[in-house]
Amino acid sequence: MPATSQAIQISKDCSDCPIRYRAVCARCETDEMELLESMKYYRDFEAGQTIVWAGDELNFVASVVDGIASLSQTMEDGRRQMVGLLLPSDFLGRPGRTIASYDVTASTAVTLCCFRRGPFEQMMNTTPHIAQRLLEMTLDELDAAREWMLLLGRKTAREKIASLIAIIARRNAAIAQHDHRSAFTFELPMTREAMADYLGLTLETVSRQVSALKRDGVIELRGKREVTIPDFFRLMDETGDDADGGPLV
Amino acid sequence: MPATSQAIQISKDCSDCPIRYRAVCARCETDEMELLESMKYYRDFEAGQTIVWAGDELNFVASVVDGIASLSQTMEDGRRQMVGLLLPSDFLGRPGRTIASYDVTASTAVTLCCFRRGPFEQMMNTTPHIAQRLLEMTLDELDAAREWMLLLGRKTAREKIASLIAIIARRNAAIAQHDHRSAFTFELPMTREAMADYLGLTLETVSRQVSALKRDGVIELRGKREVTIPDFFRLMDETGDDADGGPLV
DNA sequence: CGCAAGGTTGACGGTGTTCAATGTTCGTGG
DNA sequence: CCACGAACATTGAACACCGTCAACCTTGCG
Repeated sequence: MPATSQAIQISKDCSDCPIRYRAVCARCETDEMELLESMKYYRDFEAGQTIVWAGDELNFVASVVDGIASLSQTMEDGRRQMVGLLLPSDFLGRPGRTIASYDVTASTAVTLCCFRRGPFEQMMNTTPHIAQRLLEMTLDELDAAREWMLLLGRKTAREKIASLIAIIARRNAAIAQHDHRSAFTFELPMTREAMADYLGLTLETVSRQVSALKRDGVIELRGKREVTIPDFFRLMDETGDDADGGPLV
Repeated sequence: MPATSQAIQISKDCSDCPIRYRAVCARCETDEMELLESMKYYRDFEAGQTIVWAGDELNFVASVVDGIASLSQTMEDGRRQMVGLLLPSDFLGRPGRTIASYDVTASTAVTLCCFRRGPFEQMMNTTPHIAQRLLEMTLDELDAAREWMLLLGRKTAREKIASLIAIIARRNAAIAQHDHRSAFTFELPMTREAMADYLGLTLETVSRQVSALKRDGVIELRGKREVTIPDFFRLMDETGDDADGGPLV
């Protein structure tokens, strides 16, 4: 087991949980929630910390409560590809599998709501609500992965950057319930290198294309991380995606 | 609904079905199988035929019984990316979704075992065996998609071609139960263009790299489609993947 | 202050795309 | 039986995009 700084926090009440109605427990009834509540424990990770290495044993599954974690694969010669981004409410770990398939890294500070594998799998077999929700979430992840395949296989560097910024913007807007029309501002939750790993580019290309989008007025930058989008439709144009499917939905 | 040549075949017996223990029905008991058997119907498609277009209504779900179908996405300007390959026993359609997200095309002649959406979803709610198996299959697909993301984002054209040939070879070997050591031969089930769409390349690059692998003795060709692999380990070296995970497992 | 981590920018070259011509295979009809 | 055309595939030449290598900048922290 890797040495990770773990803090067992004060037990939080599930009914106050920010991901109560989006996580794997979304459909559970009161009695089921009580059982889950008795099983759960929290763990925190700092930005940059590795949560598990591919090939290591992973004896828990978890929901991301707060922060962003990434799944990535590494080739023998060091080439890296990020293959998933875990946002709040996303699920970490695969029922029935004890060995992690990917490196899991905390991009920002991360809080996980963990369940030991055995009890969780037992509960999955007895309460269909968890398995149902997990299937739904897995299907959504598969759709996201397939959209990402289009990006990796066919988009230009500029389109890739615009797509990533649009995705992060859309998620932030969904959370903040922003006015759709107005310019708005958010923080990029990852380094240039992480962006490169996600997009299948080098960090130099990422840096250049971010600068180019700034130069062309598609985005504005304050510091390295804070992005302002003056016109979301302009950004959407740059992604190469269909204009419809409306922004910020 | 698109005009597709469909043939209702003579009802086959599920107990003789070649995908009985791998498809979505794999875990079903005798009584459940009887119910499914009464619901199912077969449809055939010719090579090259479109099974559904993205955006069209899809009022059934299905298991691929025989042949190979592909899922792909198209951008406005015509760039295409294949995002999934459906092999025998794979599942087509998403429970709870009536609109197809991707173009589905028959790469070879394809036979589907179909179920109307309504009855199938109802059955999913009452018999956990189907939902369980579908979750497992979806998780496997997600793993496959993630491996494909590594290929699309980080592999060279030569490695991509070698990887694709290795995957097809491995599948054929799994079916044919070949001797692992000996050279063996199989048919590529797709055109150069389909390979290009799958690998995120142009068909010219595919053609060039196939020729290069042939010139270098990694593969042998008879005609355009028939491939012989004299040394599987040599091919694996060319994929860029870890040498372990053994060939033909 | 000085160092380390993260980021930007420039010059150059290689991999893969684009455009175009040619080759191969196979089914159809004269 | 062979000519013809369509679909699929190969090959070549020129070029563009992005990767590589390297220098330098910015920020924060001990």
